Amino acid sequence: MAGPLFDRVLPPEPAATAPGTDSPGPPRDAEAAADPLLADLTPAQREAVTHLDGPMIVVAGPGSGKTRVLTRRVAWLVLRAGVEPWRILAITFTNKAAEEMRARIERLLVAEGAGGAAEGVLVSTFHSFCARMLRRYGPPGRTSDFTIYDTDDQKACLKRVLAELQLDAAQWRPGALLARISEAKNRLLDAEAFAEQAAGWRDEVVARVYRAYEQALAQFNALDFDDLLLKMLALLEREPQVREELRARFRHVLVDEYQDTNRPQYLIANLLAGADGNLFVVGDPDQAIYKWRGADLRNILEFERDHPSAREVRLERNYRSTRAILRAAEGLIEHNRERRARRLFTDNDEGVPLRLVRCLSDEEEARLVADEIAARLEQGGCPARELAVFYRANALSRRFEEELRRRGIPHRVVGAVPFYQRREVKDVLAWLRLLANPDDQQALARVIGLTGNLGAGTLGRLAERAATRGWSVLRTLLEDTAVMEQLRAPQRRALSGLRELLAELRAMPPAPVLPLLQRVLERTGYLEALRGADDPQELARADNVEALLNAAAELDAREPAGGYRALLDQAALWSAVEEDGADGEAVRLMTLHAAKGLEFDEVFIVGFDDRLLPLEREDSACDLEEERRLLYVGLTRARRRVTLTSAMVRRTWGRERTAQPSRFLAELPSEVLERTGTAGLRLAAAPLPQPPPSRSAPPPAAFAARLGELRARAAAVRPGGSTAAELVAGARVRHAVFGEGEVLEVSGSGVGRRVRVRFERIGTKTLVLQYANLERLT
DNA sequence: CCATTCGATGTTTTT
DNA sequence: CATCGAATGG
Repeated sequence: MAGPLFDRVLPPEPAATAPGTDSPGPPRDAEAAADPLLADLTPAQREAVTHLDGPMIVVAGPGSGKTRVLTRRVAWLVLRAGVEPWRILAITFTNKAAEEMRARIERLLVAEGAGGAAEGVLVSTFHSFCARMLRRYGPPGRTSDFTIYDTDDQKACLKRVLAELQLDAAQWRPGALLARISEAKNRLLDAEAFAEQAAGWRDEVVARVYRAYEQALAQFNALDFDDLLLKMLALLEREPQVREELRARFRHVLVDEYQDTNRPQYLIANLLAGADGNLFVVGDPDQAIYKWRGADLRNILEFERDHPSAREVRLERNYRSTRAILRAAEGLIEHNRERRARRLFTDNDEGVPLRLVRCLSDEEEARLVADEIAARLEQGGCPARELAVFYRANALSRRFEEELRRRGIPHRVVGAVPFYQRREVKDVLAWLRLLANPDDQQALARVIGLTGNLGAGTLGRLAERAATRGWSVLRTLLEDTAVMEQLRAPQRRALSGLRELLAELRAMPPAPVLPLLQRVLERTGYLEALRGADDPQELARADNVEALLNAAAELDAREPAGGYRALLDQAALWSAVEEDGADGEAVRLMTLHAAKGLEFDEVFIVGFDDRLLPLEREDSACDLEEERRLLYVGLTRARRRVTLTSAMVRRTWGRERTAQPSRFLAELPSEVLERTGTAGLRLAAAPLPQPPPSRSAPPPAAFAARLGELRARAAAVRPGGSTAAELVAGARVRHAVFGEGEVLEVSGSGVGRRVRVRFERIGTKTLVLQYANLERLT
């Protein structure tokens, strides 16, 4: 049964290829073949995993088992090479990737009875790693209590700066200014250096703003994202003993997604590892999609120049996709000039051609894709979580959400509004922020704004008093008497209430954090106010506040000594809280950027219009090669099928625009492409290729289990949408007609499965789950 | 000081 | 079109 699939994992092909590439071949030696950490790897993967001393670069094509190499390597270092776990630093691009890698490493270690060792390995993003080190050693020019400013904080801060400089925020847009400042920081230009190279009148203004912004951050004891990297860099450069300490500790530095590192990240990694240190980087120049954010392709293209002793391994065998998908992706990417030649290969089946569907309008596009998804789920064999819709810009997601919701198809938009950036979450955290950093004026402004009867006037007085006395804003708030005297009775009362709360919070221990949050909510009535509202949006906010309480409880359990500081760091750095856990049985919607590193059975790339996929902007010329790489990333996420859709008329922000299919269409080899009109998008004529190609070659047992799991999941999905397993008593649901309610009871099984729901508007009703079209609310 | 209303304004991608 | 921000009246 598993035979033919399993054969593909280790194909018996001749091994007449040069070392350093991963053409399939027999195991080098019997010893490796017997090691469960190495047995199922190709020679190239094995070489990467077992590389011991000195720098190494792994250029890993999509679906070539890169994550598997990284995790195996960490396990191998610990279990076979005798490296102490805490000497290993693994850096990923996102927190989500870090968490996933940590989990996978742990599983490998647990399998050999070394589960405890997993704790020691530091798996982190550059930003979290830097924040952690800066907390320990103290960043130059700040204290260890510094606050991390996210994009919103930066904007608010910049607005204050603009007001001080008497610049018009409409003319000098904060977003644009911050982009300039960030760009400068990525190029390692501080305000002075920027001013020196400023050309022209506008740059002079930017320079002034930059300088003032830096002063404000220093005054508030705050660091923005870029500063985390720059301060870490400064620490490593200026403090030899810190550098040596860290170098001595982290004997192995592994960096994932190396093609997307920027200059400061590059320097940090290299300073940590030292010239001939054990720097192990994995990346793929063809998947570099963050140039706009300062990523520097030279970091990966010139790795060998920087590290003459470096060994290179290339992983070019793809385990993921059908031949058709791979050929399409290759055909596309070959049009890039700034690129090293490479050829991917696979043993997988040819599969079915890619579909291009030209829709009449964007509405039709959403409808067709949703119909197709509904049909696929009904057909079985493909669980919802294996379907994904990708788009170039977040703005496109809405229509697809609506259509999926209308059909009761469980779906999730990945990373749209990051959890910790939601207003209600930031509101509640503001009190803790003020506690953590008494100079954080941004937090003070929030707290004041949330306290009844207090507003801009009081804030201004406090800030002024703080400035004249040289006190922190928190101290001014708590102790200054002059401010009190300036205020009228209602404000005075409000202010003393606030004082009491803050004093109480200060008297409480910094950990665990949950009681602190509870006290804030209790004393401010924040949560109650949200709960009491009848606006569903407000209720959703209340749910988010409760989710925050959960996150706090989890943090307390995981890291008992962390306390509110740990929560705040998590909040600032962890923007995409993406729990791909048990409730993950849903179709994924995301931007092409967010898709990096993921894989799905079937992928829909929507909005494949010319001015949208090579995205055209008014002001700046677009980087065609980067756009092409973005599409390349999207195509190579798919295991079995890709559908591209474009619309002849697209309504974007009010007005209609006619559109052409993407110019990239012409770059896809026509023999793997099937063009259809809208009538052609019929599932009956387009089954998924069967059997599916092997998922990136898991061991046989896991593979069989995975198949069983996939089938079980597929069976659980009803045309009506909700997964049977999802609904339990107490869950909140929405019905198209009856509105919102709470599940009281679930009974029966199969098609007879019923659910009793108490609806807010019409009372209790019993529904047949299969037909109820219930939408689960979070 | 606060709530509401109106107007203007702008959309890439994210740590 | 939707959200955000400023202006206005209570």
